[in-house]
Amino acid sequence: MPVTHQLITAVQERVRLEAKQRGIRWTSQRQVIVEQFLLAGEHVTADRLLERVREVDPAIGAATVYRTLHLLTEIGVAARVQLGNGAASYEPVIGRAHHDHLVCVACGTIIEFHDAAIEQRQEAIASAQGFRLLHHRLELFGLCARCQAANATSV
Amino acid sequence: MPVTHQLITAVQERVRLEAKQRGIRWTSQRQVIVEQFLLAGEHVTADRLLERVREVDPAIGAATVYRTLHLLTEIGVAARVQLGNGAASYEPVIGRAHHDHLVCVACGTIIEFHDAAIEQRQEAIASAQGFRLLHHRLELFGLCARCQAANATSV
DNA sequence: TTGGCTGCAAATCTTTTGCAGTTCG
DNA sequence: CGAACTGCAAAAGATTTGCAGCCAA
Repeated sequence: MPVTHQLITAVQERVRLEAKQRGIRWTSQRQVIVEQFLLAGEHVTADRLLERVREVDPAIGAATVYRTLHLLTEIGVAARVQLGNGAASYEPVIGRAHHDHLVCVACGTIIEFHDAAIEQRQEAIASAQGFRLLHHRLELFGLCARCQAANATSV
Repeated sequence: MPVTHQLITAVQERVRLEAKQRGIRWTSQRQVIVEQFLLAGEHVTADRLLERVREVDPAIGAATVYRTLHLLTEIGVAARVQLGNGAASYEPVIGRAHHDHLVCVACGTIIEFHDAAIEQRQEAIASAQGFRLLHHRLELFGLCARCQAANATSV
């Protein structure tokens, strides 16, 4: 599911408007960061995004990338996900349905999925406890078919 | 579900045996750390555990707590969970069924739950992708009843 | 003009690691 | 005795923050 140029333009416009409403400024750095963030694919770390951003404008600093990612997260355009124990990843929320992750612990492959039945149970569990559910995080860890095979051979 | 003294003794014995099998030594520091870990309740950060441990033996260092937590995790007595964005928490796995977390984003209350239907769907999703499921992480974030009420009043 | 933004560097925070001395087995 | 362990302090990795200058509105 590649992100189209048209979609990027639309999202940038949305972010810009949202920003204006909040008295937040639109700078050339943010333009670049948002663009590269949307182009980067499913999951980017702040570090990886900084690399991409610097290919366009080498003067942009890490702090600005972090600050912009926070901004995008607040606005609801990005979501922070903690896969593994290292740096957090960010993913675009725009134009994409909510999904969870199935991660291969051996090769790192990430498959996204969505399951209505699970979502439904989650709502049920939350309301049974009197909670209003805001969001959730579900990650499944295992071995993909390829790594199972590789492991069976080598061990 | 408070942890009984008897259970603690049993777990420590198990850890000690497991350690012996691997040529890992049993030291007075580990004795204290495991004991305090089991007494600490559902979720402890390394930092909080260090505090508790130092009430018993002030000479114990942070590195030793981290190293022991890794050890317990490897042996399968502890599990590391990342709730929120700060320090990771550890929880005892012994004598306790697997569970997931329902977290109030306002007051931090954590409710544990287990749902067979969700677990079943997870297995189904994994095998549909050819994965062998090893473990998972599910966290629901929302507002508890109390905080919903408080919020409604104040806003 | 001016308050928000930027880059840089320093500061935080959490966790890991190198090392010299200590201790379990 | 020797390998594994310990505390300390320094290192490392990720993210945040203070500050002086910059710039969008």
